[in-house]
Amino acid sequence: MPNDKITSLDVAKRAGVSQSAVSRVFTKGASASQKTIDKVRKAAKELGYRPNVLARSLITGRSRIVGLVVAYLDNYFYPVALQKLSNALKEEGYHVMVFMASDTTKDIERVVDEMLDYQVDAIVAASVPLSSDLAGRCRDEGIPLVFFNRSQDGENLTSVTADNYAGGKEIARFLAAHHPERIGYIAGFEGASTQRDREAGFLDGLKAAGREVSSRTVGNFNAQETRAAALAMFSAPRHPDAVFVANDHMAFTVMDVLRSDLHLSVPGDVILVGYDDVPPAVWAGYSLTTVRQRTGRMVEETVKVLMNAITTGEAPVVNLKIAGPLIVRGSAPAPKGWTG
Amino acid sequence: MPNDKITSLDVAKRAGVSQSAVSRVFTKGASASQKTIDKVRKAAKELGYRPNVLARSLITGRSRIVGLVVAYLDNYFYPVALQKLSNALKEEGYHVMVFMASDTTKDIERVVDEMLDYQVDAIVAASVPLSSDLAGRCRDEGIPLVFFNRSQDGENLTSVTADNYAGGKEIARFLAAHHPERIGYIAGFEGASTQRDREAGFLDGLKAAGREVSSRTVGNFNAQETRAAALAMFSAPRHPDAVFVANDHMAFTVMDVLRSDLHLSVPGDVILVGYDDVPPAVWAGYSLTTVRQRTGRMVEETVKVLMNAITTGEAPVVNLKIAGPLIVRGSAPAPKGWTG
DNA sequence: GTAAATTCTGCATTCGATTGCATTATTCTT
DNA sequence: AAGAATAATGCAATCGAATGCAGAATTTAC
Repeated sequence: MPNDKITSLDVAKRAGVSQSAVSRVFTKGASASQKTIDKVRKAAKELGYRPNVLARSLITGRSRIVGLVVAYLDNYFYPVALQKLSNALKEEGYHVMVFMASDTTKDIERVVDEMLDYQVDAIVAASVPLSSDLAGRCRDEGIPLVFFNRSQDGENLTSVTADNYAGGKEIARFLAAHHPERIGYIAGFEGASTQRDREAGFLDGLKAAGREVSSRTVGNFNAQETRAAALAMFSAPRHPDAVFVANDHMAFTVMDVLRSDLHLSVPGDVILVGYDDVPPAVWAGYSLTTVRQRTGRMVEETVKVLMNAITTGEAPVVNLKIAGPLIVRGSAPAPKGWTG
Repeated sequence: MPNDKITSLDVAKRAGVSQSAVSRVFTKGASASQKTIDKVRKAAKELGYRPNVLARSLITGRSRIVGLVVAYLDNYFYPVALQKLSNALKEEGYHVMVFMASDTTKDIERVVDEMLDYQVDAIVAASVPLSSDLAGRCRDEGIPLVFFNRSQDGENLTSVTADNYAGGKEIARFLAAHHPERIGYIAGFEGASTQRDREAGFLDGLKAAGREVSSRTVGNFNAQETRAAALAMFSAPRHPDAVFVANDHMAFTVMDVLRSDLHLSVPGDVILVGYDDVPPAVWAGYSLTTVRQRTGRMVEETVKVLMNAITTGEAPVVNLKIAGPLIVRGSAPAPKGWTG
C-alpha cells in the first residue's frame, strides 16, 4: 500500500526538474543552483527519498563496503576491534560486512570470492592468512588489503599490528627484574606472526638480561591445548615461577589451571604475564599483568591506510607496528625498583 | 595491467553466446542447455568471471544483505551471536553488514536510514530499541525486522529471545532450595525486556516458594553501576546470602566486588547466579552458575523467520522464546536433593 | 551594456546484470 | 515422419543512479 521505492525520478517529477538534477543534489562534488537544491531537498523529504547505494555503486564502481574476514570472535580482542572499526569507517561513509572464515585455505578462498562478488572496496583480514595467490587476486582487482593483528612476513603485504617484538622484550625485562628461579613460556599457534614476534622479543629480552627460558610448551591460542600445556609445564617438580603466556585468553586458562587444578598461587608461587589487555584482564578475578594492544590506534591506522589506498588508487605496502604499554596488575606485581 | 572487471558480456563473447545466456547459466531457476552451460562455465573459469552481486541486486531487488544493529559488542553474548548469525546466513547466501548504534533515538534513526540505503533485505536488532515509527518504516518498505534477545512488548513486533521469565523462575526455585536467609536481586537496565522478564519470573518463582526479595539494587547492565549496586547491597550488615544478578557480565563484576572488595566468599558466604552462560562463565576463576541462552537455537530461529519473510513476502509477527537450562557451577552449587 | 567566462541544466548513455517476449531448436507423440 | 509441445536462445527493456556533453542561464569584467 505505501510508498513503493521512491526513485530519483519520482523526486525529479515532484520538484519539476530533471533526474540528473536530483542526482547532482545528492552527489557531492556536483554542482547545482541553490534554488534547485532547495526544491529537490524539499521534494525528497516529502517523499522520503534516499539514494540507492547499490545503484550508485554500480556506476561509480565504489560500494563503500569493507569486507572484514575473521576466523573467530571468541577472543575478546576481535569484537572490540570490530566495534571500533565499524565506528571509524562509519565516519568515512563506509560499512563493514563480516565474513567468517575457518582456517582452511579452501574456505578462505571461498570467502575472498564472496567478498569480490559484493565488490567490496577494501579487505581487512584479522588474523586470517590469505595465500599470496589470493592476496594477488585482490591486488589485481585493485582492492586494498590490510592484515590486521597479524602479518605475513616475506610477502610484502600491508599490515597493522602491535609491536609484538617490543612487547615481548619488555615482558622479559619485567620478569627478569623479579629474579625468578625459572622462566617459562607458553606459545600460541606457531604459524602466527604475533606468536613468533612475541616469543622472539621475549627471548631476546631474556638474553639481554642474562636469562633464558627453562621450559616451553604450546597452547596454540585455544583453551584446550593451553590447559594441557599448562598442566605439562607446572606438574613438573621444578616448574617455572615466572611465565609469559602468548595471549590473554590463554593466560586466563593458565591461571585457572594453576589456581584450581594445581593449587598454586598467582602471583605467590608463580607470576604470570599475558598479552593483549582484553577486557577481562582487568576483572579482579584475574587482574592480569599484560601488554596492551592499542586497538583504537591500530584501527585508526588501518582506516587511514585503507582510505588512502581507495582514494588515491595507489597502495604502498606498509607494515605498521603500534607499541603498547605494559600494564602491571595483580598476576605479576611490579618488582622492586621497577620504573615503567 | 590485468583483467579490468570481467563482465558477463566478456564471457558471452568468449563462449560465443549471448549475454543473456551467460546470465541464465549463473541464475538459478533459469534454463539453459547443457552445451551452453558447459561453454559458459568454461569461458567464465578461464576469465575468472563471477557475477556482480550489486548489479544483480539492482534488478532483482534483493541485496542478500542482512543488517545487524548492535549497541555494543563488549558483552560476550553479542560476538558469539554475531558469529553464529553470520555463519547461518552464509548457508542461505546472505551476508551480515554490521551497524553499530549508540542508544540514542537519533543515532538509531540514522542507522536505520543507512541500512535502507544499502537496500538490506532484512534487519536484526540485537538489544536495540527501534521506535515504532522506525519499525513502521521497515514494514512499509517491506523489510522484515527481528528483535534479537530483546522484545518490544505491546508493539506487535517479531522477536526471538530466551525464555527469560522461565529462566528467572527456575533460578528462584534453585535459590529457594538453598533456604538462604536473605535473597537479593541486582537488576539490569529497567527499560530492557530481558531485565523485566527475568525479574518477573524470579519474583514469581520466589513467591511460589514462599519467599521474597529482601534487597534489590540496579546495575544497568554496565560494570560501573553494577559495582556500586553490589557495594550498596553487600555493605549492609544483614546482606543477602543468595543473589541473582540479571546477566553474567554483571555477575562477574558482583563476584569481584564480593571477593576482592568485601572479602566475602562465593559460594561460602553468598551464593550467586547469573544469566546468559557467556564463555567466561565456565572459566574456573568465576565458575558461574547461570541459565544458558541457547544462542545457536536463537540464531537458527531468527534465520528461519527472516528467510520465510523474505521468500514469501509475508511476515507474520511471532515472539519466540527459547528456553535454556540452568547450568550449575561453583558460584552456587546444587542444593541437597536438587534435581535439574 | 555587451562580450566573455562561468555555472546550471537536461538529454542520453552507462554501470552489469535479469527477464518478458518472440523466435528458433529440440524432443515427444502417435 | 509430420505436427504438437517443450526447451533454449537472443533481443531489447529495465533496475536506479551518475556523468559527459552541449546548450541555456547567470555572473563577471570592462
